[in-house]
Amino acid sequence: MDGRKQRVLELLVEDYVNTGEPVGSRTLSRKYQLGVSPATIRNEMADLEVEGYLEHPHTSSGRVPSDKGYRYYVDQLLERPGLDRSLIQWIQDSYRARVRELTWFMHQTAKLVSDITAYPTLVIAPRVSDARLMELSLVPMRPGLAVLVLRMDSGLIESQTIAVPAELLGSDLAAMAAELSRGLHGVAVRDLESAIWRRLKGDLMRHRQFWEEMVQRLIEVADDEERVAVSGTRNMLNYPEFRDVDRLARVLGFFEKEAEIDRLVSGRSPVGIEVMIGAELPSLDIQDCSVVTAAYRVGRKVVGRVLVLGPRRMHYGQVIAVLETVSEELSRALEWA
Amino acid sequence: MDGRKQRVLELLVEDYVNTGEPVGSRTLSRKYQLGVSPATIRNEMADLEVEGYLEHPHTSSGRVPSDKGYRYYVDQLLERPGLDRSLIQWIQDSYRARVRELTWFMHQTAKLVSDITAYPTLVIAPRVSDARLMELSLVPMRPGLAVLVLRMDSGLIESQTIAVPAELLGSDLAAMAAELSRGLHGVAVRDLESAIWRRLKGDLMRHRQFWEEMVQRLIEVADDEERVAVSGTRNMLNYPEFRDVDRLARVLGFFEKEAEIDRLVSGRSPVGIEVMIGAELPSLDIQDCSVVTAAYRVGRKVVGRVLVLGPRRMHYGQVIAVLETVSEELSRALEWA
DNA sequence: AGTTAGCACTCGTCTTCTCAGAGTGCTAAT
DNA sequence: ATTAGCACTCTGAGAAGACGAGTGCTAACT
Repeated sequence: MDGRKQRVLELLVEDYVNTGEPVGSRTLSRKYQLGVSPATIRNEMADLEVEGYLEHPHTSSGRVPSDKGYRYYVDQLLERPGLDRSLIQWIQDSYRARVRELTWFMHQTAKLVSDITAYPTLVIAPRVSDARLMELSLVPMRPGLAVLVLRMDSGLIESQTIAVPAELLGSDLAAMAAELSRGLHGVAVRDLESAIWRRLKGDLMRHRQFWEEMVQRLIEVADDEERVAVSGTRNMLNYPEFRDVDRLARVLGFFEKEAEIDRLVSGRSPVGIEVMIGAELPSLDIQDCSVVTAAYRVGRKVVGRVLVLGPRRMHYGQVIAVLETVSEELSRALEWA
Repeated sequence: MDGRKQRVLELLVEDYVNTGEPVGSRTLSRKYQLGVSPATIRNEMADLEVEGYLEHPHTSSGRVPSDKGYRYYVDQLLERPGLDRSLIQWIQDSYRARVRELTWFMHQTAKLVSDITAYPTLVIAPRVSDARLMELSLVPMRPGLAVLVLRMDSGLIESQTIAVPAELLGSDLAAMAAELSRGLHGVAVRDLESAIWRRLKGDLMRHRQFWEEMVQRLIEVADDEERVAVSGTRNMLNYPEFRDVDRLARVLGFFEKEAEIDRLVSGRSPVGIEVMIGAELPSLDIQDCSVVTAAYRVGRKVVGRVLVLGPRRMHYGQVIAVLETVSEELSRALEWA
């Protein structure tokens, strides 16, 4: 593709991203002083259409980028702007000096990204069941109640309240927890259930009902509950192409279908930023959207993803820049958590 | 108001709630076999309009209930249906035998109610700052990191990870926590900050930075973060009166304005169910909606509210019945938590 | 060979107009 | 007090037409 054609495609994508209106040859030549006449632009556009980069909503209207057009733009033409200093600062500040629970980080990140980009944002949690248990504690609260605290190899911590036999003293609990912790060290969370039953012997056996309760709690931890934090869905209303209520409903419905979301993130490249455009997306509900996703890590291991969803005419450059910074800062913050 | 007039109002409200279409005299008399002619109904309807119970979208269309009409219906005419046995069972099951964190209960409740009623539902969290501290523990995780667990007088438990001086051993932490716990027993959460500084003396003084960290964490707990759980906002799309995107945006915007939500719940009667209709609502964003709210308790004390929002033509009877059961079961579950 | 002016043509959008239908309010009869 | 009858009002759907943005093609120009 020669230079001028690229330039036409680039300007057309950018104009369409900004205005949402199909772009005509006259607009393009006048607005951006291309130095050639509309007729020339028209010829270029006709070529680009034949090659599949542009589309015609109907015979007599301007052109709109096709999926292939956006793809070419993102892969070849997009210049990645650096993020504004003050914005980077803001992102760093919103994580700094905070030692918090995982869910806090997820919600915080979703809110942060959707506030900055004005697109709906999802944050996918680490699959706890993949992690290995490092340590298990029982903190007595009052007779019959304790807090179960688990530390994983990824550094994440989960805590849950748990009912315990009322007759057990704090020291009993501590002893049980210590023994259990030794026994289960390094076991994958998803295998904890069977591992517990295997290790129950002698004295421990007595509190069978407690162990069932314990297993129940562990299963719930492994169940990966609350795996998605969503924020800014309302932003979808800002885009004229989603003023159609049915289309809107389809997209909003997507946010509530965990299975679809899973399908979307599974099989992504393990690191870095990835862009999916329109029909490239596996879910039918959002075929008229685009998604930019970034992985985040705990230590060296990728554990989850941040996911920005918008209309296909998304501000790819800005979103990519924000996600690069945010995923980096989030990974850093989690390392310290 | 005589019996027949009441009957007309009742049927009109119910028909409008079900169909969403303004109700004409003919429809009413034919559909419900009132035994009088449409003309008679017309007279009754004209009277009801003069008295302010009905409204006329325009000269030649059926009538629609006014706020006053709905109010009369809810206060005088509504018969409260018992909830279906199996539904009650379902509600109970979804709380049963679960010992969980407060936020879990909130999200669970919001989801449950919005699933059953098909209206958006908010659950307002207890104001933690009102509670008094009963007990404070520090659970060592690894060098430099611990989990801070607080138990309140309401029975609620909050836990947060916290950075600690790396040189402190587990036993040091336990001792500090024990001393602190004794000293702060019964102090209101909002006063914890000043109380801590007052009590710092002697040995404890050494780890000043740690105490600042600790105070920071406690402030965050008292900050009442994540005070609202929302679910089912998408249901608003089902109602034709909200197919208008601007109106929809206004309502969805409401869910993100904590201040507005606060204004709505503050000053509610401390117990029981309350219904607010249209212009009775303090927030302009939702003047074309109605809200039904129910208080829930921990022990004897009202700590939060469940809030169902819908179009003014809401199924008041069903929503009230569901909220009665849910708030009761939620209170019971929290007592055990 | 690439570029451009000119021009007929297409097609969606906006406006206006008409018309059917639902529902009312009033009057007079029961 | 109730009801039948009827003229009247207003909305919403649909048709017709004007408008305008934008195209594609041809022929002339550099």
